[in-house]
Amino acid sequence: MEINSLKIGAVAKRTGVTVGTLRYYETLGLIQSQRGDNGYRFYASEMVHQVQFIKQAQTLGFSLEDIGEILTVHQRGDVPCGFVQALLQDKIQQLDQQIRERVAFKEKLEDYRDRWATINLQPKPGEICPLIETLQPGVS
Amino acid sequence: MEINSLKIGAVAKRTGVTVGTLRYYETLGLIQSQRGDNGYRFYASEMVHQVQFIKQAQTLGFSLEDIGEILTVHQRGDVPCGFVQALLQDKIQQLDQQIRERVAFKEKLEDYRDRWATINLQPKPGEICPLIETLQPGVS
DNA sequence: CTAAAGCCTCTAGTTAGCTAGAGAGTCAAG
DNA sequence: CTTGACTCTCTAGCTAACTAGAGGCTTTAG
Repeated sequence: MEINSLKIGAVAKRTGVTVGTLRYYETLGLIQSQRGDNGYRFYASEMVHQVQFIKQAQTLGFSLEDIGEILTVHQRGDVPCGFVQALLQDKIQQLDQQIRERVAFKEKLEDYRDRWATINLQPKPGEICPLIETLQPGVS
Repeated sequence: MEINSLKIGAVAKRTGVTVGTLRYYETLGLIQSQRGDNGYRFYASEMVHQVQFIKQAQTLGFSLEDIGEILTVHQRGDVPCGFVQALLQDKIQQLDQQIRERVAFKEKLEDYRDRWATINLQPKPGEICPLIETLQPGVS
């Protein structure tokens, strides 16, 4: 076994991910391995760093697909930092959008909750729960 | 064909959902049907209302599982409004939690974005993108 | 009478990031 | 020399709410 040549379990231990996850990352093209005569995967020690990079990038909300693109840029020999900054800005905007949607939705629900406090809870014949049935259709 | 007896396509047209969705709702127990000699589903006309109820409840963010429980209460002969109010309160709290998490996360990302504006973008040997690699591990 | 439309069941695919298990080969320690 | 740890591939399952398609009946309109 050459120096700088780790089996999958060793990489798993050093990075804190499972061997299953490493194999999964390989199917996505996020990491690469050599194969020995026995079919075992062997990893250059830089792969430990690359897996740590992946985990770190995930904490920023990047998807594995995003991360794959970052690594592709890197493996082309380019510096992916500008791309990373653009991705981050996208994430921030998506988050902002989600926050605004959820705040508006929460206000709507609170409005219903408060209005329902005054509604008669006895369903008319054929009704299931008038709280829901008295909503105007299409209000979303 | 009896009065008040609709085929699945008629229910679909009246409610705006697809026949596939109606069959799916049936597998979940959200709606019920009788079968004719030919195997066709036949629906009482109240089922149109029940499907509209389901759609309306979905606009409040209720899952089909939630809605199934509401309908179960109703079919027991009870008034589900108290249960609906409790569910709504749950949804509001979940939303509030999600909003707070996302706001905090967004602030973290904005903080990174702003700090990155001052970082040298040239990776050292072995680095992929120092923006990500200089994050403290474990900061989430 | 025929063709189109409607209905049936069953299976599988969609998103994202894994996880679990079967069944089998390989390697290291005692 | 055996046993247990490690590795391999392949398949399937997880969440949620559907959607699409195959293959095959039944009904309806003209």
